[in-house]
Amino acid sequence: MSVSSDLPSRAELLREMLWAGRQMSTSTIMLHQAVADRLGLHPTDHKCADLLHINGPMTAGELADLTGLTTGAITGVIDRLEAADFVRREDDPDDRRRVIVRVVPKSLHRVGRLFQSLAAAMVELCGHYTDRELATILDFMTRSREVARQETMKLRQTGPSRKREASGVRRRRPAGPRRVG
Amino acid sequence: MSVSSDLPSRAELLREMLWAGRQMSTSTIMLHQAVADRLGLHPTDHKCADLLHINGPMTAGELADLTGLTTGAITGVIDRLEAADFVRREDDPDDRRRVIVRVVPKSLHRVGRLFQSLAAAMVELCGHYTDRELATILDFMTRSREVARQETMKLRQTGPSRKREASGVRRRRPAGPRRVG
DNA sequence: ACCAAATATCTTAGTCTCTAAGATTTTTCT
DNA sequence: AGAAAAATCTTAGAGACTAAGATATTTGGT
Repeated sequence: MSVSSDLPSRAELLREMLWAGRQMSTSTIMLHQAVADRLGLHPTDHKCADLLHINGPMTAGELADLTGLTTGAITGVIDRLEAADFVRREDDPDDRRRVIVRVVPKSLHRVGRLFQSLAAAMVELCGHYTDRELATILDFMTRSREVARQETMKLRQTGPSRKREASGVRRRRPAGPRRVG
Repeated sequence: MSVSSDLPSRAELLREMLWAGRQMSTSTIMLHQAVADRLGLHPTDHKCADLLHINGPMTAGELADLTGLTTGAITGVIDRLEAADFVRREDDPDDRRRVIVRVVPKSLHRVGRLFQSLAAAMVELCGHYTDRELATILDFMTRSREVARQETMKLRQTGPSRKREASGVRRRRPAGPRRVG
């Protein structure tokens, strides 16, 4: 590739990439919030539902770790999501203290409808690219996601205001499930 | 390109794109929250600061429209951001009712430091691609952002729980600035 | 020029979420 | 078996957000 004037230099390209990434991330945040509003969910609840959708069923504690919320907050989140019939609590057969949270399959349709227009627009957008180009973009997205995840963990590790100790160390003493047995 | 077995079909590619987009958007949300925590900001405040950084200075009302928050909430957001020295309120010389919110340039360094590691990781990631590929990816990101913005507006228009009337129609009567004159 | 309506922001009361800490049940370890 | 650890729930208090009202300024009609 050229090294001089009319085409953007590599450095210029990298700068643009960073800026575009920042812009896109902000737009993503806004979209996420708009979806949450439409679903009648608090952004936090929507975020949790999303995590459950992407990562599959998990315990309340795992959800707390993933989100950085306290277990108390998570109890509330699950209560609200369950009331709205987005998720269900299930008993863990291996550990009666645990609660497994699972997305209600039917609720995916409700969410999916909202994303139909978005999905259509994205498919239309993809139409502008060749298979090869899409493969490259896909690769980039996958790797970017991994970068984002690692940076998130880094920020949490050293951060001053993390809400829950680094998994395994508790400040004092947590406490009890709701089931009677 | 192949049409049969070993390489992913176009349809498969599109499905993967949608899924990757969803995954990335969720990771983005998590990252954004982690950054906000590190800055000691509420996610909403961080979002607003981000919008101001990306779109430049704007009035409190414009910020309310962009975020979908009420003007009352925005007052609080600006108060907190101003107290943390991230933004400053300025008088609009053309309309004494208005308040222009501007990012404090110095605060960008504070935020920038947090993003250094991320930026480095992204630059490293970009190293895997040719200029041509990066240009394609950049193009895709730019267009995706536009799609996201339009979908966000669509969702807001028809949504049941929008918090502020569609700019120009108010339920009753808002009210007064803090300046004395 | 004047007055009413519209506009921009701020303020307040009440609702709801989140954290911190404690409570309760179950599991693990010695 | 008994003590410590772990998972979730509960509660009290802090704080963000909405709805509605308050106040200052601008706009538009007459």
